[in-house]
Amino acid sequence: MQTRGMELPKVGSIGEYIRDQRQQAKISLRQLATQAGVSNPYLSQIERGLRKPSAEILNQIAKGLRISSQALYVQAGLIDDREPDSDVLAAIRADQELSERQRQVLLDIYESFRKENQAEAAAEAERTSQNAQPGPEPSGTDTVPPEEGVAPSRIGRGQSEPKEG
Amino acid sequence: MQTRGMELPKVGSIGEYIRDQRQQAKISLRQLATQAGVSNPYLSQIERGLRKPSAEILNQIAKGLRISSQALYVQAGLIDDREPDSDVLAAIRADQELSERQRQVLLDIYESFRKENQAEAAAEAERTSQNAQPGPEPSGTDTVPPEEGVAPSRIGRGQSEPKEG
DNA sequence: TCAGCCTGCTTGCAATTGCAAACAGTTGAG
DNA sequence: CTCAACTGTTTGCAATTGCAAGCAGGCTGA
Repeated sequence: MQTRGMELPKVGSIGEYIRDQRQQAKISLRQLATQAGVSNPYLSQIERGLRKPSAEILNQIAKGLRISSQALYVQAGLIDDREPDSDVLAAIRADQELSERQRQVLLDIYESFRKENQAEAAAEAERTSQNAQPGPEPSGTDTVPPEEGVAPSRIGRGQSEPKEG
Repeated sequence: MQTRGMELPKVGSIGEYIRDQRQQAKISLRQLATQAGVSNPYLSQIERGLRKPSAEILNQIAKGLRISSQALYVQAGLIDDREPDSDVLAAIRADQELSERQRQVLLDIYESFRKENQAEAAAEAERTSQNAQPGPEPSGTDTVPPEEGVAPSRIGRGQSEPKEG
């Protein structure tokens, strides 16, 4: 997403956000309204929070502002500002051979794996700092066994779901 | 629309898509409406293309279906389904954040999903070839009423065709 | 000074959205 | 057979959305 490095205001103030962007672009409300193809009174109302525009109007406004519609959707709370950190996420979402439910199952499992790995990485970091003396063998043996216990149960759950799909 | 050469389902048939997802999940319209927190008549109208739901309603429906809201937004044409073309298998294998075991788990699940989908596609193809005559779907959905001949006339009279906007 | 143009806002209204109440058809148990 | 419980649809209506016409104030150049 293009808003990645940007400091986001509180979601919900889509009107303020639009006004900010417009003022940054140094165009009048009427100019934006014309460029966006919406009525200027309506745009005024939107900026002041009196009306709540549909996604399509947001899309038009985004075009007028020359920013991504997704940035406005995020501000309006229609989508989460979540982007794929990895190719796996992107690939799963893009795979046309999966149904939506299957896709979601895979995503959930993948995320839980990553959380698990991050927890382990944190635990390992702490253990490493505690064990200032050289002795990698104890930490190595502790890392392997807990993982085996966790993963099989995930398998079992993952495979019972797809039967519905 | 920038589809990057990707073969997308026809955008705009959000109602069909929702009905498909609902039927895949094997829940009734009323059950989904309850789970989604929308009225069942409205959901019925949405599925039949009589109404055009807002993004918020789509979000609610997605929750009821347990799929991502983004999938519905894509179908409704609110966002572009712009994802990389990378392969799921390759991505999983290349992901350094996964342990070997986790990697294998995901691969196994992914493969079983694909097998399942292929089996379904084959079964559907066979079923389609057996039912050469047009008529109510014999796919086990006995709940589909045969009074479709009545409803379309109502549509024509009640309101003009919803504009694509 | 003042007309013309700009700015953003007010107001009334048609169309649309989403709902509740009711309707109509189907199914399975008694 | 009846009937309760389920299914999806019809209908009328309140609230909301988006617009067009107009208002009010500010600025500029003749």
